[in-house]
Amino acid sequence: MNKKYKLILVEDDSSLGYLLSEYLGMKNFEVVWAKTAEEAMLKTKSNAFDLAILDVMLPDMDGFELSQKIKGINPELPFLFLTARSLKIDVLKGFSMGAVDYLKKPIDEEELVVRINALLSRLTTSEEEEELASEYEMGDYILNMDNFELRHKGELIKLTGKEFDLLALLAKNQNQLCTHKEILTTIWDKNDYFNKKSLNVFVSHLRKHLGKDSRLSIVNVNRRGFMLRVEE
Amino acid sequence: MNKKYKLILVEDDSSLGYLLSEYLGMKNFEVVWAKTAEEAMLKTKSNAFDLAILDVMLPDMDGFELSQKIKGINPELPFLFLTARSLKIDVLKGFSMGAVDYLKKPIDEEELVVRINALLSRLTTSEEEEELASEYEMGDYILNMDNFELRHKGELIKLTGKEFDLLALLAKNQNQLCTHKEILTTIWDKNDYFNKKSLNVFVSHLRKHLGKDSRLSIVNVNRRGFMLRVEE
DNA sequence: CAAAAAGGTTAATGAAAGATTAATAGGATT
DNA sequence: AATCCTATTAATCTTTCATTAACCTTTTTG
Repeated sequence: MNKKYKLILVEDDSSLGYLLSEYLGMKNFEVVWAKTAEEAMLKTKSNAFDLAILDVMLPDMDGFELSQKIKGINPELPFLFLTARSLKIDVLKGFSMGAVDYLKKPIDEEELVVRINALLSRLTTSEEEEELASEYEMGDYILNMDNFELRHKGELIKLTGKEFDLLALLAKNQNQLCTHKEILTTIWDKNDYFNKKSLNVFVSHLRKHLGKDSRLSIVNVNRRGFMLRVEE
Repeated sequence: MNKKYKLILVEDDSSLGYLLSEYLGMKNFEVVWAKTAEEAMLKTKSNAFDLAILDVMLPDMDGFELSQKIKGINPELPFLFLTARSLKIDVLKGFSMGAVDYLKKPIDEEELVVRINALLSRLTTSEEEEELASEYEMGDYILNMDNFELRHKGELIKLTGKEFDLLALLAKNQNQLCTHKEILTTIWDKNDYFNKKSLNVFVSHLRKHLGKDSRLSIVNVNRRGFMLRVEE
């Protein structure tokens, strides 16, 4: 489920304003429609918008000027221009004022939506820095993906590159079968007889390394693959 | 003083490619021009780009497909499309693949530059937020980022520029692996065989400099990278 | 139950990667 | 122009580790 973004649309033309706000509403945006710059500023003061969409031609104020007023009210609020004036000088001016985009009318609604989504997803994902599991715990062992270390009760156990890769794959799928094919294609890139032989060697090495905790075992499922079993 | 951004331009048309790369070069960008998708992928592997500019029509591969390949090589690298095909379906497809923009030919160079600047200023300010400590303490050593000094129990140890850069990177990530790629692209800007050889020399120098505290060590993780380990 | 196939373990090997020291070259400074 | 400083390249030596091989044990199959 995605976050619902809140937009302010500043557009004096009634039919275009209505059309766009309806369309954006349908596309899961929360849209506030302002018909004048005055109105836009008031609403910006009292709402937490994620993006402002500004028409350049407004009855009471130039859109560029409005963008600066809005910046004064909420400097974090990104804005883009929507305009019939596609003069090159205007495009340059728009960006120089800090716009995140500049779209020429006639607007294609679908394109507008994908551009808005592209903008907002970039703006917000960089903030939300997702954390991907950097450690796997298996019995008394801890496999650290940041520094490629395996530790047993704090004691470092040296692993080679391939040993690590294999153990990481098994740990990621602990108590679940990893087929030969899956293992060989992800770690060796190639699924053939010789690499399968090599895999056996590495399984053997890992078993030695994991021997300090009897609850752990790498079990073979005949003709299918291997599984890291963690008991209890 | 602004950072010089590094771009890769993928464009098979010689005259347009030449024109754009010259123009962007004039505008203080470092531009690498690839004429084929193949070339683009190779260069992406060995360079730390800030943005990729992709033509949609390439001799050896579809630009959309190329964007996904590039994403596989460097998921952080933002890309935009440049195209003569302004079919609406293509615009939508471009954004759905993760593009940050989609520009229709004929390209106005000035507009391209302001769009690139708008994009990069937004993208990089959010990333580079990492708090920069002004000092890193490692065992008996103190690395001072303000005056570029390394001291051991007060005694100054002279470091060259590159030695300092490398140690700073390792210190920032102490007890965490720094991959070859990460090191080479941040300090050398380019990830190739010769720079990797150079890296070895610097690691060797740093080891000497850090030899006064046995709790510190720069460990190599075979085929992956280096890590500054600080014990207990 | 016997033969064949698959899996397990240990050791040998050779190519690739890493470490170290020295030589070289280019820029800056005096 | 001479000297110093530094990054890169070269040369050489050492270590690492994936693969291969050899041989043994277990499982499957007919």
